[in-house]
Amino acid sequence: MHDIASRADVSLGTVSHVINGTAPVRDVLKKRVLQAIDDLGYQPNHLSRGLRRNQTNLIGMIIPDIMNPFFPSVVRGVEDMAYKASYRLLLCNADNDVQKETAYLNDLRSFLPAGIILIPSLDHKIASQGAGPPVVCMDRVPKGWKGDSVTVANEAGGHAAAEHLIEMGHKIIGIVRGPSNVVTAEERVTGFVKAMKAARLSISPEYIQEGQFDRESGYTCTLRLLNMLPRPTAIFTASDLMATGALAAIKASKLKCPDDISIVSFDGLAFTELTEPALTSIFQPSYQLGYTAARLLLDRINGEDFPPQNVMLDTELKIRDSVRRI
Amino acid sequence: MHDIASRADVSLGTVSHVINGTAPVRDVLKKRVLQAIDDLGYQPNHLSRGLRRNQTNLIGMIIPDIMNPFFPSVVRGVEDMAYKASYRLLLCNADNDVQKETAYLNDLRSFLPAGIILIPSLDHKIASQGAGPPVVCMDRVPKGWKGDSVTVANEAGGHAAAEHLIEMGHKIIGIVRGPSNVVTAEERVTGFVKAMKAARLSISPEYIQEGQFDRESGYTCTLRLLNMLPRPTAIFTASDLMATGALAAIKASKLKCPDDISIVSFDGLAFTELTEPALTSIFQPSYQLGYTAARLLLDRINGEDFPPQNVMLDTELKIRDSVRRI
DNA sequence: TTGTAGGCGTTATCAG
DNA sequence: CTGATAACGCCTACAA
Repeated sequence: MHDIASRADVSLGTVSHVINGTAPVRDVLKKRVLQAIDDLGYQPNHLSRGLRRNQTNLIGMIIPDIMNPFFPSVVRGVEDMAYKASYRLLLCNADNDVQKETAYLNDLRSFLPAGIILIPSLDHKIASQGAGPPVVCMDRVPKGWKGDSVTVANEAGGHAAAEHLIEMGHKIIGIVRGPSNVVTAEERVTGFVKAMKAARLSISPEYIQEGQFDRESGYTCTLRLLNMLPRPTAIFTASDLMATGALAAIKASKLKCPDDISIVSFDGLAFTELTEPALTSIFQPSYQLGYTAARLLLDRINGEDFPPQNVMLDTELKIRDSVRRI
Repeated sequence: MHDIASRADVSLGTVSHVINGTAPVRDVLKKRVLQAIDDLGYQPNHLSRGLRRNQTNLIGMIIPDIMNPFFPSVVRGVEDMAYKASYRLLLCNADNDVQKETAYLNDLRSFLPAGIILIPSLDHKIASQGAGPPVVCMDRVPKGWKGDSVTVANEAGGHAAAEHLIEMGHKIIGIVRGPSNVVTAEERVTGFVKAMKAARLSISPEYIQEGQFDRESGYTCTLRLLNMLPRPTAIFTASDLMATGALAAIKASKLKCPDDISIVSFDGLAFTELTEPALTSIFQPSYQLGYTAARLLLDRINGEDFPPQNVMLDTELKIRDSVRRI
């Protein structure tokens, strides 16, 4: 900036004013400054700017693990929205480890980010945010959370899954659910069971097996369900990963999907089109999730003073080939 | 720091010395300072530190698109290595858009990152890095690049793919290759063709169809190959995405894989286990790719003064169910 | 071994 | 409208 000032023969302050539009500057001077900036290929230093302003154009994002196929599109959603508003993304993988997450959270703050987007680990009790940049919680929102958040209508999704199976004539249905300490897992089951109740169908507890959202547990849980008598004609798996385990289990049991047993899954990840059969699944708008969270955060950053808000995004039933009419 | 200094009843400089180990400090004082730091929950400000040191603990990373299933594990590899050395990741999606990429590159620099990891867009001619932080190029390295880089042994991979098919008795083979302006695509074909030559097998040009690495083109290219006379008994697809297109095309043609036609793919992404049949594929060590690039970069950051280095990582043939012995 | 002071590149304040 | 000047928080000579 100093060089620019001398080159344009103005003071440092004027250069700053031109750059930030923080005070009107005579046209001649402005032109000279802009020219000098261009000549010198000047780019403002984010660090000193942040230091002075007490805020950078960084958005910190903490997620469990980018290798989990659910998160890339969430991240991309955030980045796209952030990029539009000239913010950059500082990405952290916390591995569902509360310690790592808190460490990251603290560390992030000393970059003076404009805001933070957090997908909390399963058992994180977040201290309600005190000072510091605004935080938006996403996907799974801890019980005590008082700030902004964006979530998916998990219960409605579970409900829709059940309705679909019921409509297709299924009555004896098994569930491979997610871990009971995870809100989203809980909600999906709740919705599902509600829909069954509404249709006067019952489901006894042993027909609800608890897995870990991963392929492995999907496999074993499904195996257990297949041994029940009467054998369910359909299974609701609470994640796509578990659904792939279910498919494997069905195959291993010399059964066929959907001929012998139908599956409705949850997530709607890209690869569900590629399995055999392609999976009917409750699609979560993952990109939108990130995009929306970022928008909310930006509003907050820009000082909008609405009360803490929870945006809930709808799921969508994607019908493919894993459910058969009975 | 000021607060800490007064609380521990020492000077600002001493606090700094304790924090950075930049000068020996009497044990009593050190203890007092550490105590004060703990009491106040002090965290050094990355911005001011970076400003002063002219370098932050950020590593900038520019990739084409995190939603492309190849990249998440690369990113994770980088983050893991970086995290160990207390560096943080600034992630940018450049969408194979040279403009966006250059913009990001410039913008990144004014965060004073310790280094930059770049997966260049297809047709990027990078200016050889002048001043600024060290840059490591990854995966696809532009022709003129003089700095460090990490790549995959694409040619050897293509070679291995061919050898496998040949060993399984295939003689008439089709190729669905990637775009000819992409180095990696070129190399894979080269390796494949070399292996065929070595086995005294020939492949005429129309048996090599050029796609875009995506599913769509995999489908259409495969369709064309299936109409050739004689019909190939096997196809080498240069990406997993194209392989899924190939599978669809085979199905649409009322043929069966691997019974009527075998497939060897390239990438070895996770979902290739889930297709029907599971894909035999040349696995690229994507996580290692990121991990290695980060290590190389860290060495460079730490001032190691070796000449520009290219690390080439080996691929691995993962045999699954899409190739049949003839 | 400890303390002091200057400066990193910006922005904000305030006086001309 | 323009230009000094004082911070922002930290590091590092250098002096004590």
